[in-house]
Amino acid sequence: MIQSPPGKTAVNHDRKSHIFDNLNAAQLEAVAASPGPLLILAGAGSGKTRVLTRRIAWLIDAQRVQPRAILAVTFTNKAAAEMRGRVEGLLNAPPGGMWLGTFHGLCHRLLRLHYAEANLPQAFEIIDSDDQFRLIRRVLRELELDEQRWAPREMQWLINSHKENARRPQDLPDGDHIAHTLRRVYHAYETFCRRLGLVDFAELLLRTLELFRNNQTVRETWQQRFQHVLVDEFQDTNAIQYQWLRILCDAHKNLFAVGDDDQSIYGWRGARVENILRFQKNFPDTRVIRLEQNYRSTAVILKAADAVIAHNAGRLGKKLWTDRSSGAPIRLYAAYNDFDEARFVVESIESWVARGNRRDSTAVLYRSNGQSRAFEKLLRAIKMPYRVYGGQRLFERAEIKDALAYLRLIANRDSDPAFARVVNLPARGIGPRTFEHVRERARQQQISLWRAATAMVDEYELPARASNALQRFLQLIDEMADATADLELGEVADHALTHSGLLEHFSRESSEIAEGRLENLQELVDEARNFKVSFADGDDEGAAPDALSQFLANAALDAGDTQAEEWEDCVQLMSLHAAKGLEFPLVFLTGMEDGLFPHQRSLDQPGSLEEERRLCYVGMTRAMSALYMTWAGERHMHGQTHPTRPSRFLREIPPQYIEEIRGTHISNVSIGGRGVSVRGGGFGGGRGVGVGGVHGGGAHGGAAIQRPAAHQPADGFGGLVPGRSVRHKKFGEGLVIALEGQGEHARVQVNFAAAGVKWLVCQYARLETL
DNA sequence: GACAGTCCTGTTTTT
DNA sequence: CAGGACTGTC
Repeated sequence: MIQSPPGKTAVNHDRKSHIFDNLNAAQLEAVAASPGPLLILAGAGSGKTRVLTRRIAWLIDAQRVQPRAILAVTFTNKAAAEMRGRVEGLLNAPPGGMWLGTFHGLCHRLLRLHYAEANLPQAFEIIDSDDQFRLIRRVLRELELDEQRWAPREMQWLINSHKENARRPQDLPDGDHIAHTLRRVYHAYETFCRRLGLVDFAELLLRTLELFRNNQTVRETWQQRFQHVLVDEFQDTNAIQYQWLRILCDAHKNLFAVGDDDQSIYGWRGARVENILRFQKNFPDTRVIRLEQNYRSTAVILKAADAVIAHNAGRLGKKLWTDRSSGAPIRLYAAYNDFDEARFVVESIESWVARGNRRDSTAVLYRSNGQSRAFEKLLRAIKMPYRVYGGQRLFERAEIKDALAYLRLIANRDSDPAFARVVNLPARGIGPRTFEHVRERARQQQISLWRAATAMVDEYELPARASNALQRFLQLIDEMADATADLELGEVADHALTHSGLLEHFSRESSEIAEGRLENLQELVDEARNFKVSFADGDDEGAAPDALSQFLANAALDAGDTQAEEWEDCVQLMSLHAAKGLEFPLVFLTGMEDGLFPHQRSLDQPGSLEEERRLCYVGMTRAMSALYMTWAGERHMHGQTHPTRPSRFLREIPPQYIEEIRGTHISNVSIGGRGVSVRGGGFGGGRGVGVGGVHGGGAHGGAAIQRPAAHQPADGFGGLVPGRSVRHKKFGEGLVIALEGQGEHARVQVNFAAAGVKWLVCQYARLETL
């Protein structure tokens, strides 16, 4: 890295021009706006991250603001890392002292510094949603509530939403039985957390907010320190996060908020788009700057997306525009079923790649993660490398959490969740009975499981065998702590893995799954080895936690990105939520069906349809040059095949932007056997919409969506359809991929489990349908 | 304590 | 259908 040389004036001049390079008028205005409340309404693809990072660089370099006076907040660790990298690039040096992170990460840091003022034990521990779920389940059991009636998941969700709105149990109405019970559960859960020194995600935020509210000294310290506060994805802030920002900026009002009301897609977890409107009320004289030039998509894509989002009421309103050319129309494919949809998508990707494009320039997007399976299956079949985003992350995997539990006990013996998790893993003769005794004692004396167990062993309260087993466990942890006291983090993890017996436990079974687990555990050791302590002594007032504690907190707060060979050129598969902030030359928006997208549950809840529409908008605006949208006439879900209807969002796209793609292989398919009920029935009762075309039977002309004909004379296929399982005398079992020709020329493409993909002439193939 | 069988439930997801 | 949670048996 280049150190900043003396003679700053000249350098600053250079850098300044660097900071202003390639900015349009609105971006420039935002970057160099005078201090005060600023609301940047940044449409999709309008260079929002660029503005944010340049603003920080401008403050530091041109305005001579001390980095330590800057606080920048993002929503994900990934976004934080990216922003840090880009700011460093602009400044040619890391901005020492600047705080940049997620709301949760920053609150965690504040609570570590002010644990006493926040009424927390010094060794307080962050629990993730899985730990929280287990804890709530335990609370329900202790309260002797029926888990059928009071579903732990539901309770967890309710408690979290109350916390997200800054409501403590005592703030809840104590009305009917249901309200009363929830209050009791919430209260008991809080008691548990307090006693055990546990802090869940929502608590990190709420506790910090309360700390600011109740403690003038702490509040003023940070208000004075952070003279400039910047927030990314402002539309995704919840009630607490907004209050928190308001307090921090109360004196100077230097809040730089960047957001897009049209891209608010996290309302279901407490985000409040209204914060954008509230902002202008709460901060009088807010300067609003709109970034409306889109640098990402073709004009057609942009106009189509704009037409969809225009159906939402109560928008702030933006006019996104581009100087790019129209580009290709949006391609719409009405698939016969979900298998055919996947076939179409995969074949389209194949030919895109065959034309010399990179695989990672294309993304397949879907509403829910389960939809990825059909695509994965086909991609695997043709050996096209792909990568699925989302799903379980490293630190959420069971075996990783087991290993982490040992580390947590080393760091803090009083961690009940960790104790409960591994006291008998691997099995060491401490069964449910013994464990219940320990738990009972802990409950009675209001002490941790560790202390209860120690006391019981000391007082010979248990049968000899159980007592010995328990003592061995306690000893094991103590020994591990002793042995690792002076080791590097990676070696601590390694030691814990070996000496806990976990490694042996998982190597005993020899399946693919077990192998994967061992790999994951190895990866945990690597993570520990590479872990960089993020805040150290002297950084701020107060002592920094040791490396192990920081690593554990990090494991909870940053679940670890889906690890995969990122260097490989892969087709990208992800949910629409996961796609936010990304862009791809070629995008497939799949499963465009009412009931799936928009999701059924959003159709039942008022208001949530608009969020689905924003999700659609987010999806469409990911595409740079080509956008395909697909839907399937029938879809396999929960073990059944359902007829479906095209998504209402498709009808909201003006037909002139759409080009319908007719099935190339399947236009002559006869649908034998059970037949396909294309019309009527299905989700939510058939009202209004003819399935023949999303635009009401093609009234607009041009863009009618034809379904594959439902009734055809004998054509030589004998009832074969894509997706059907067949058996061949020689090749064995396989799946029909495609059909072409007719009569005696009818040919069928089959993917055989053993023999691979083959074209066969139906007349001779003698396929047996299964 | 391991394993097989049953029941049940199926959004989105970060922290 | 399929995966997870849970129950019951040896």
